[in-house]
Amino acid sequence: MTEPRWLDDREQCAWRAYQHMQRDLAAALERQLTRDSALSGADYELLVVLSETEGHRLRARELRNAVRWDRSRLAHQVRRMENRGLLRRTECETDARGTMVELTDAGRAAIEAAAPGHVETVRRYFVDLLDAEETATLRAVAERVVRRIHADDEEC
Amino acid sequence: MTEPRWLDDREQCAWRAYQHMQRDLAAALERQLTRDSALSGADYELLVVLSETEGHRLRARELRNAVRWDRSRLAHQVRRMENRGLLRRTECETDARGTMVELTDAGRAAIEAAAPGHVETVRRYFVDLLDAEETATLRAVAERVVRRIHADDEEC
DNA sequence: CAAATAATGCTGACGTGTCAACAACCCGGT
DNA sequence: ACCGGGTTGTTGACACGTCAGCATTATTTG
Repeated sequence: MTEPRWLDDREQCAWRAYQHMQRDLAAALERQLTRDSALSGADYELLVVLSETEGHRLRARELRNAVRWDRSRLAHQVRRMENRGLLRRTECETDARGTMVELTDAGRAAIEAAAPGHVETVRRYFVDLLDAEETATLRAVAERVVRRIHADDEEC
Repeated sequence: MTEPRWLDDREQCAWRAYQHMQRDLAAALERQLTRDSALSGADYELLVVLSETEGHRLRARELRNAVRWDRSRLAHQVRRMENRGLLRRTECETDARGTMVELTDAGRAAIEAAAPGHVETVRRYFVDLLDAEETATLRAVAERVVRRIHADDEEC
């Protein structure tokens, strides 16, 4: 049990700044979405994937792989969105266990109405605030962090 | 209603990488905390502030300012943590509306036990993965984003 | 001083995410 | 053909965060 390596001022500042950004940015995006489109970030994620898919339908498993969600989270979310008319569930022909998730016209309309405002907000609060070098740095850092976490995940 | 300025490949990659990092990093930290210390990130936040405070007690309003939470979020969280014996509520002598929140011995023990492992995880998945220049860039970017969001908040 | 206004903290209702358990189904080996 | 293990999706219980509304108390204003 050795003495922990605490963060020095420089590290602590960066870490706190990141935490602050992540929190406020997520809140700002969520607020804009619900205010202008009556959609949550989770709604938006699913709608984007489905709207970019040929035929606007995907098997639940594929949808899960695309957004990397938990089984039950997807089930709950899909049920709620189905109740609101944004999408529809159908049986899967090739596998009786499966469920197909399909975009409704209302869902398509919702995502098309929401997308421009959302992208504009992403630009305003993030993308347009970084120059090319900062963007590259941030991307490199983010990919490094993700790889590290995934590497640890698999070894256990 | 003009055509929206969609993200180009470079921008989209950086944005998605950031989203991916923020998600996996938050999940990894939360997992480590609950696994090794039976604390949530929210628990940890409150405990850190209280443990760094002279006397280990703070008025609820001050605690709220420190962590920048909603009124009711703090009330719920404090109630739950009080039930678990991590902290204790007392009346405020100088203002009959106020509530003092005070760290218990169990709460102090919990944060002291949790801190080393948490810091180690922050290093492993974030701080130690960045060199000095990247750290500085990230901090500058984060502060810029936060300022932008706050500026928009106040003008409305 | 009295009334209006603001601030503080609490609660209940609701939507969301996680966890464990479950039923239905596919596929492999024997 | 059948049994056993893996997969798929669903559900219920629970913890958490947000919102609107409330009671209580300070503070301002006339």
